[in-house]
Amino acid sequence: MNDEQIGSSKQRNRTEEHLKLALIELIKEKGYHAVTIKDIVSHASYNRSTFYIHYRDKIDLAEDLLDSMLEGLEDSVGKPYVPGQKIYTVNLHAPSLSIVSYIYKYRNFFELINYTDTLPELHTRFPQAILKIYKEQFVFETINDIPVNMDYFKLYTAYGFYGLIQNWIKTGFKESQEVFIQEVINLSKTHIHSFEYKGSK
Amino acid sequence: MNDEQIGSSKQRNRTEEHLKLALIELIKEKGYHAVTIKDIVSHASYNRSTFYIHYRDKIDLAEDLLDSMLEGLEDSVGKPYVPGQKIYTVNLHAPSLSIVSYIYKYRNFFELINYTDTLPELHTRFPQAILKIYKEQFVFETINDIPVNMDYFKLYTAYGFYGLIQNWIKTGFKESQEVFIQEVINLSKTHIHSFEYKGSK
DNA sequence: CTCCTAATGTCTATCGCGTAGACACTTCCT
DNA sequence: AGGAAGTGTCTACGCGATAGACATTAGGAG
Repeated sequence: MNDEQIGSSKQRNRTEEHLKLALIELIKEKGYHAVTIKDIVSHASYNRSTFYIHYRDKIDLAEDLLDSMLEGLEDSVGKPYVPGQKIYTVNLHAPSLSIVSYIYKYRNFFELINYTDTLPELHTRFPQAILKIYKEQFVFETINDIPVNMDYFKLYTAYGFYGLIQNWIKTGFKESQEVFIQEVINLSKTHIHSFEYKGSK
Repeated sequence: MNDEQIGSSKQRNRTEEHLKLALIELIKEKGYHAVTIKDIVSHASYNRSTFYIHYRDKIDLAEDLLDSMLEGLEDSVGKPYVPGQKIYTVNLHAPSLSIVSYIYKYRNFFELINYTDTLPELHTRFPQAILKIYKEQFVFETINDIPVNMDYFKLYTAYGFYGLIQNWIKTGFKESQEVFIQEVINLSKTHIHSFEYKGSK
C-alpha cells in the first residue's frame, strides 16, 4: 500500500501523482491562477513535454486532482450501497471516523480550502461530496423518531459536519483526530438517535 | 527552483529524491530498522530493481539522505571561507536565520530527530554539522573581549544553538520562525558582542 | 496602440530509466 | 526442519521521459 499516493486506492500513475503534488504546493505558494505549467513540471522535476503526455492543460490536471481526492473520500467510507445487499449497523462513530482520518491523512491537499485563489470548484464540490456520502451511504434515525424530511435532515447534518471539518482544517488540526471525532459524535448525539451504514461485506 | 528536492541546491536525481522521501516517511511510520527495501520502493511506486540501480542497499540510501541534508544545511549559510577573500560583517541574526529557515523548510526531514529508531548517525552528525558551520563560517567577538579559547567558545555556542533547535523541533515548531530567531538572537546577545560572517561576494 | 517576452499547445525522434522476472542466498519465524 | 519474506544480482525489453523546434496566444511595459 502506497501512502504517498493522492486520493483513492485505485492504481495510479506515478508521474501524475507528482504533478498533482506539485500543483498543490504551488497553489499554496503563489495561488492557482499564477501557477504555470512550467512551474509545475519544474517543481516536480519533469520535462514540459511530459506534462502534455498526461494532461491537456492546467485545468485538466486540476480537475483530475479534485476528482481523485473526492473519489477517494467516498471510497474511504465504503463501497456504495447496492440494493439487495444486507444493511448492517455499526457503532455511531465509525463512518465519520473514516472520513475524518482520510481528511487528516491527506491534509496536505485539504488545506487548500484555506486559500482564496485555490483549486476551482473546491469550495463547492467538497461539501457536496460529503452530502453525497451522507445521502448514499448513511441511514439516520432522529431522536424519538421525530418525523422530518430526511433529505433536508441529511443536508442539514452534512453541512454541519462540513462546518466542523472546515474549522478543524483552518485551525491547523489543533485537536487530534480522536478528540475531534469525539466532538463530532457528541454533537451528533444531540439530534441523531441511531446511525446505520449501508455497505457490503 | 525546485522546492520539492531534498537538501542542497545541487542538481539531483528525481527518482533518488523520491526514494529518500519514502525512507523519511517510513522511518516515522515503523522505525528505521523495520523498513525494508520492498517498503521503500512500494511506497515510492518503483520497481525493486530500480532501487538497486541507484543504491547499493538501505544503508547507502540512508547515508545519501543524511549527507545531502547536512550538505544542504552548510550551503544554506553561504560558501565556505576561502583565504584571501574579504571578510565582511553582517547583522547579528542573518546567518542563524538562514540555518533556521533551512531547517524549517525541510522540517519533514529534521523531525526525524524526534524518533528513537531513526536515521543512523543523525543524532551525532546533526550537531556536528552545526558546529562545523560555526567553526568555518562564523567569526565571533565575546562581550568586552573577554579572552577565551575560541574553539571551546564555538563548541559551547554551537551546542547551545543545537539545543534550542532540537527543542523547537520537538515542540512541533510551535513558535514561528521569526519568533524563534528572535529568541536565538536575544540569547546570543548575552555573551556575543559582534558576529562576523566569512563569505564571498 | 505596438513591441517584446513568456507561456502554451503540438509534434517528432531519440534515449535511457524503470520494468518484469528469474535465480541463489540469507534471515527469521514457529 | 520447513516455509515465508527479504536481499542482491542480472538480463532483456518497452515505454515513458527527453530535447528541441515550431506556431500561436496572452500579458505587460513603454
